[in-house]
Amino acid sequence: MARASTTSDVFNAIAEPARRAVLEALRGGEATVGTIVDAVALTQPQVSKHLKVLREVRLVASRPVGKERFYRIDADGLRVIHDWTGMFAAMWNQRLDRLDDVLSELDRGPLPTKKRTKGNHR
Amino acid sequence: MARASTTSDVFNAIAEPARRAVLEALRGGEATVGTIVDAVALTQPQVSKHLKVLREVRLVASRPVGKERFYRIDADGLRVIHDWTGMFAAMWNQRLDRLDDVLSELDRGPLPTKKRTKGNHR
DNA sequence: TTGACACATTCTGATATCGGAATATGATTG
DNA sequence: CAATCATATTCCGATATCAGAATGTGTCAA
Repeated sequence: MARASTTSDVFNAIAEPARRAVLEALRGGEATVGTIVDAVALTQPQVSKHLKVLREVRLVASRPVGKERFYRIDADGLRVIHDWTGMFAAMWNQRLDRLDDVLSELDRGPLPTKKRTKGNHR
Repeated sequence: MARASTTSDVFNAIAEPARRAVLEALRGGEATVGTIVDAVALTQPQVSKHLKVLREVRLVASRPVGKERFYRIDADGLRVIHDWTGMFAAMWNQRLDRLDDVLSELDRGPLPTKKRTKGNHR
């Protein structure tokens, strides 16, 4: 077997830089394929293909208007990833907490120590 | 060209379900390769190979102890992804703000209705 | 209807990736 | 040193994936 199919897997869909670029191009709101092509530096077929993948994993949706096609982000899929990585948020806070401790001790000398709320730097 | 190398790309590293499983197995703290093998249902060579990828993108670090090797998460890379997906948080909040309001009210029981920040209706 | 435009799909070849099996490395113990 | 345990690496075949070029589809306008 090779790598799991990109279709139906949001994590794989996001793994491609070009697709992230497309999503970023859509941050401002709806956009036409042509507009996206201009925004990211890719050929039209490439963009269409990447849009197809993004469509299949439900990261974007489209709306036809005449001969154009407006794409927009459907952010729920991104939320899944955000939540998954969020599981580890405690671990990157850990480091900052230790740094906080060091800083606290340095502080403790001359100045009245400011109270630090522990964790959740977000 | 085929897909961008999994090495040196955190997004690609995370795209593989097995590697996510390994990371999840490390959530509790340091773990030995053998322990990870037991936790996720994979062969030892598979786990070692996935750990190698994770090491190369700096998502894990290892510490040798005798003939064993303790792996731990280096969460900074995950933070990159968390932040990137966070760029789109506004787009899923749009939908959820209303739900948040409802839940808040339920928490608080039958109480004076909270004033709403002007609704983001779609 | 014909042509032009916007976009989608299909083909191709090159390459990366995966799982599995076998094997190699490196440390510990007898 | 030899055997063993824990882990890493290598080789293999199958397959997914990418970019690029060519072509297909559908809509509008003259």
